[in-house]
Amino acid sequence: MKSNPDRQLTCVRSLELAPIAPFHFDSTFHKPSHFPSSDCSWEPSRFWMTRRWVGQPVGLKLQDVGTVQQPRVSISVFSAQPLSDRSLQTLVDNLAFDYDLFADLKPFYSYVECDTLMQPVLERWKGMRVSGAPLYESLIVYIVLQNATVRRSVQMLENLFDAFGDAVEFEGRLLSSFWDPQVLAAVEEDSLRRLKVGYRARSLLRVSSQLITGFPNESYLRSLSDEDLRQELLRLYGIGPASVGYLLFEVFHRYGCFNQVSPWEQRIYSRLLFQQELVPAQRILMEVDQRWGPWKMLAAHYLFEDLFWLRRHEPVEWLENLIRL
DNA sequence: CATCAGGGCCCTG
DNA sequence: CAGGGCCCTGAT
Repeated sequence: MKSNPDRQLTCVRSLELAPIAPFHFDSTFHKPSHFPSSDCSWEPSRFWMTRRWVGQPVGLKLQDVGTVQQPRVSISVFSAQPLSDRSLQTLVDNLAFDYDLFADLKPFYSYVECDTLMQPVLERWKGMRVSGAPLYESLIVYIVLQNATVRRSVQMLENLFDAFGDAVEFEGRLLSSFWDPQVLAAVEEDSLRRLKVGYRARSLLRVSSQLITGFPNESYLRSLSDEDLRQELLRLYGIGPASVGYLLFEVFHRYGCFNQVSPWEQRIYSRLLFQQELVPAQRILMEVDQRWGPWKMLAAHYLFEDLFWLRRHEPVEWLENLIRL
């Protein structure tokens, strides 16, 4: 992370949103299973993040000013130049989509009402949403995740932030921001490799180019069926079945897409679902399908995050060995 | 010191 | 459709 901001974001606009109840602020905006990155920061009931908006970095502060049953979220948008009403509104609409604020999860809760695994988890996290990021940002994250340990993924992303993102300051907070795909697409592969991203340099470049030209926009992508969307995303260079699995769920909120289990996740689900060390991947996929049908990935997400929240308070012995730092 | 595998994916045969 | 190679890093 840079020590000096490239920009001070001094213009502020504020508004409030009322997500559909039930809504759980902290578990929506903070995902303990994700690796930390300097473009956001969380404290109980408060969340700061940056986002690219019409070619500029903006800062956002979100605050929990309601309750699970009467949810309200206050949003402050910080920018270098004033935003028009229309621009602000579109930005907030995007944000609401990414964090699933207006999803009605009541049908899901009814579906899993009698599930013994889910009951205790829902007592803690009912109202948690799937939180995503814009497509391009997510692609970058999934590329640096590939074939790397957590520490290395963090290092690669921070190197990229330092080289191409804008460091911004608002409310006394210094955060990184992403960059526009045009910036990366114009870079030499060698200078990317110097940032220790290795062979991923090629994927980063080609994905950036693909997003500028020749890739459908997000509103079209959102309109596609799960299968069509999967096929479309697989066209991105360096994005294979594992990354697409994450994209479908996190970015596009396809709650029922769960047909890929990586080895470390396989071990985690083996424990959570079967209290065993290692169950065949196919067995896990069958089980979640039978238990949770169209909600299977969402339900699995609840279990997964619950486990990582638990780990914050006390280390989970068997889990620590699976998380390779 | 060498070797290897890691929260995949592409490319080749 | 199986399997080798790929950047780097830390573990052995």
